[in-house]
Amino acid sequence: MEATIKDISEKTGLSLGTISNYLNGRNVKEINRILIETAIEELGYNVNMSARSLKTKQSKLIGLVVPSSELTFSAKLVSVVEKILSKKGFMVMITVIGHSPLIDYQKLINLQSRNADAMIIIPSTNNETLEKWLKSLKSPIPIIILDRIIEDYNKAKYVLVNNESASKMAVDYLIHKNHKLISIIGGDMDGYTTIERMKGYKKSLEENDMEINPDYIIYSDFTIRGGYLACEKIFQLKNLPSAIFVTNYDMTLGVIEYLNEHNIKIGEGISLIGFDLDDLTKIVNPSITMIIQPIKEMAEYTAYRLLDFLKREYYEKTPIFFTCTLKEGGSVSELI
Amino acid sequence: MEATIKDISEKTGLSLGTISNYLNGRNVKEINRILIETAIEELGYNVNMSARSLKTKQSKLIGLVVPSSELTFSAKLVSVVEKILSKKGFMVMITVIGHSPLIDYQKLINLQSRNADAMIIIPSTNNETLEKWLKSLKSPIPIIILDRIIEDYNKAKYVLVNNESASKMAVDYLIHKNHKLISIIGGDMDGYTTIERMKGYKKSLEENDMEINPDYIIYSDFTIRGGYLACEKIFQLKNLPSAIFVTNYDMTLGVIEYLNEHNIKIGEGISLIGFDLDDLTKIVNPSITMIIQPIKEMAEYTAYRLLDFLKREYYEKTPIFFTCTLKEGGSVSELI
DNA sequence: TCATAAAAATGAAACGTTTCATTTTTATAA
DNA sequence: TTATAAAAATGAAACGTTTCATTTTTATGA
Repeated sequence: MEATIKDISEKTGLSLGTISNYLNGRNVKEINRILIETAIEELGYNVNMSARSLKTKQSKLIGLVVPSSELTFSAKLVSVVEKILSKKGFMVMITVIGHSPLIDYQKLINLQSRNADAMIIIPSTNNETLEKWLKSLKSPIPIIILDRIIEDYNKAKYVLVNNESASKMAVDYLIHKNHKLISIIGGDMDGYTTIERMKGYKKSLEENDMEINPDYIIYSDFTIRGGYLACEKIFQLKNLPSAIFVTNYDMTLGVIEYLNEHNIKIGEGISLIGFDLDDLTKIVNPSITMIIQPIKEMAEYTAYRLLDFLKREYYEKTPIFFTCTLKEGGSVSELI
Repeated sequence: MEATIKDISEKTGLSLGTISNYLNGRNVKEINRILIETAIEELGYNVNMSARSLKTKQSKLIGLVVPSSELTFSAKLVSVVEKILSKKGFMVMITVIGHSPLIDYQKLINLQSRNADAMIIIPSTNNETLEKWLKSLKSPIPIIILDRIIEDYNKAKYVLVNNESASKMAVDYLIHKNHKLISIIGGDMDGYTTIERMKGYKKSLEENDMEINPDYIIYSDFTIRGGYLACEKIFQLKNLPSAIFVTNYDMTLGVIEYLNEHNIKIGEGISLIGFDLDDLTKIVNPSITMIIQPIKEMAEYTAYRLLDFLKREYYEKTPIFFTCTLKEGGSVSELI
């Protein structure tokens, strides 16, 4: 049905090798070039990628593994990465993991069996399946892991943010505004990002000679619902905090939802700092003070580095850290 | 490097055909089954998808074409669709179009050259490249087009929402609350969804014997910035409307941003109805009254129908319409 | 014009599967 | 036990490319 190189060969009277040469940008006599091009046009020929991949072992496919939990974060990243990679002829294959170990494993194997040329992975929460798979990988394709370090796995390039100091910055800011009782909401207790962000929280309190009260440290999960429930818990404390620091985007939404629902005025009744994206800082009134991850920059860096790696220019694995910034809104009041 | 079927054949002493039979779920003697399975385990064998695709002309790949403009809408859809399809062993290949005709075309061809088994397309804005490509497609793979009808193209299944009546519902609601001067913000003037939603607006006004004043009909584009600018335009009118109906999610965000920035109280200074997702209805205070598209249901329907089509059970192309609902928030005040 | 070097074209083999017509093995029943 | 039917296994060919050693054509300069 579909035209093949053979059809072109017949139509032009040239050999398969010559057509292939043309297709791969090698030199071909001017007259033959024209011959081939018109044949391609007339036959509506497209390269069969399966055949090409089979032979070259390259797929021009980049696997993009994202966790079900961090979809908002991932979506932003995906769109930037896709734009850059597709310009260079690569396709992006998304796969969402974190629902079931078995299916996760199948998906990863699937990516592998399609000869993905490289991988971008956002592991987010601990995922044993992913880690086992990574470690079992023999073919040394470039892998960039975002947002989190996987212990005793050093065959990938890590792209990270300064979670600890970003978190510390947020708490320092609150303390600077005279908040004495600050609650923090984290994701799952063993998750890399949560651990790091908690460290920053504690460090700030310690440096300011403030007590660390575990009652004010809430663990939940990185979802809107998770934020909502965590906030609910906070409001059951006898001694309410004057400020809440939420360490993820979706959870921040959940907290705002709770506060609105209970008519608690943000920036008056309670101060708030959120995390991740600035999408909503201006949407909510007052705008929410946020720790912003430079997602776009991270995504661009990731995509371009991957392209370098694929050109075999180099493949260095020093982790790189991006810096979060604090974007002031009106959600933190200054106490006296 | 990677183990092949041949290695398994050698290790087990069975023929290629038998291994292939096993791999494809056909019957194999118990003793051989065990032989094969241990060999696969020991060699760490995975099917080479390129080879399989080349032979079978099936890729287990679903192309997902989304417009750069509607990323929020698409992200939701993608995650639902991916979840369902991946459970059945399909992988999803995302491609974002709408940046440049040339690159769009390359991307579509790319999808095709990888033998995508089916396609899900969200065309959104008019995209000549996409339409030309669609019409040139000869191999009759199942295609589901979402959110918009492409004129004189009937080889696809369309999944839509009742844009016109949803829009009418919103305006009816405003009129019911005694709003006399209602502004509407649409996307690009020739876009299917915009046209349909404008129809609903006009129909409502007509039915209620109200004047249709073009000054109150603003066209912009489906982005946050677009919404912001449209809103700015509205506030330059001599006679301000008492309500604004924004016909897309991102634009709704932009409008809220503008209103917050200018300290215009939503639900007091101006009433507002948004469109698409209910993500933010509860985040903003007062919550925004919204026309909600049943995206999850649409996505599920799309994925399951596609699976049916792929099983060749049937491929019927009657368009299906989903119904939007109006979710009341506090952003519309009742006038007296 | 001819010898030589460089450029272009050739074509068979290979990539790792599946397919299918054929052969071999196993199960069934007389 | 044997004839027969059913089940399982076989192996060569094919899918559409690329590769590469070899041959042919073209360009260069004396």
